[in-house]
Amino acid sequence: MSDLLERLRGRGWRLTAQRRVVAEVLDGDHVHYTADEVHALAAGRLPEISRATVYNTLGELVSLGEVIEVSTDGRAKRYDPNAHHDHQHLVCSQCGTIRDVHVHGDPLTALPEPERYGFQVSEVTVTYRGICPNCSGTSS
Amino acid sequence: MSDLLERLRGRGWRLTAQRRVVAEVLDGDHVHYTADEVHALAAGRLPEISRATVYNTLGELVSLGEVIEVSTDGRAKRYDPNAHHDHQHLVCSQCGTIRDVHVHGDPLTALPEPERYGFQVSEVTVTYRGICPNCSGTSS
DNA sequence: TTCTTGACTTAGACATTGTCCAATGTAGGA
DNA sequence: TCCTACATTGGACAATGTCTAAGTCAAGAA
Repeated sequence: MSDLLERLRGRGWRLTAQRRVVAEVLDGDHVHYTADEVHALAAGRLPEISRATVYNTLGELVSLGEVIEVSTDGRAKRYDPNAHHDHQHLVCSQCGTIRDVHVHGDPLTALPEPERYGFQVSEVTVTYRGICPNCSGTSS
Repeated sequence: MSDLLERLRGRGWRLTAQRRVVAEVLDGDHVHYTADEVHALAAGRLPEISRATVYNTLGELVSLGEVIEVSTDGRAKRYDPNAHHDHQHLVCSQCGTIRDVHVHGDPLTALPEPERYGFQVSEVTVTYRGICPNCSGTSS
């Protein structure tokens, strides 16, 4: 993740202990933490870090395009550091587990011109839902 | 909308003034109100209706499959009565306007088998984002 | 029609998630 | 090392949604 920190510093990002810890927490391939989870994990390494700072830092990472904001359930947003590989999400309707998935083709092309109503369409998010193997096995 | 009310009564839904008003507010083709908006509009006709009842009723309509819950922005959920026609959403990133749109093909088929990781995938939501004609004209 | 009863509604407390602000601290350049 | 603009903090506040206990009422029964 020092890649990320280097890149950010190059963009004039001031590097503080708090920001470093947040970036470290978000290091990983299939990470989808809520802000609260990030705060708890960050506080494990830097106990005095405040919620406001975590929210600020996450917001900046999103603006900088280093992290994607995902809201799959209308509850807390989740933060996905896998921003440099185009992907979609597969969510378990029962336990909420999230997986990154890759689809055939570009979903943008599936929206016909007349269905764009003059919008400059620039982005598309696709969320698949279903029951994960874990939940379908242990039928509650 | 008496269609809807009839259908619901047929399913043993107890019909009250409050539920009737909520259903009436949701009548329409391109309606995407938040719970609060539904409450405000319903209160216009039935001033003493409570927030809790609106939330309860919306939740029931969703369970019954008569209304779809849409969360496009991580803020308040919106309620879309257009549940019997498969469609997706096109959202203005600036003003938040929502349009119902129809895509080519079934987005479910774009997810290859090996990318399903054993999930029983049953649902997919696609959200397009861009700038609407209104917002791109009046560049702020 | 009137009665009865279980389901519905209400008000407001509470929970969760996120935002804002004034005071304080500090990274990094000079 | 010193400065200063930017970052952090804690706590109040805001927005959205959930829960509960007590009162109310729709709809079937008689």
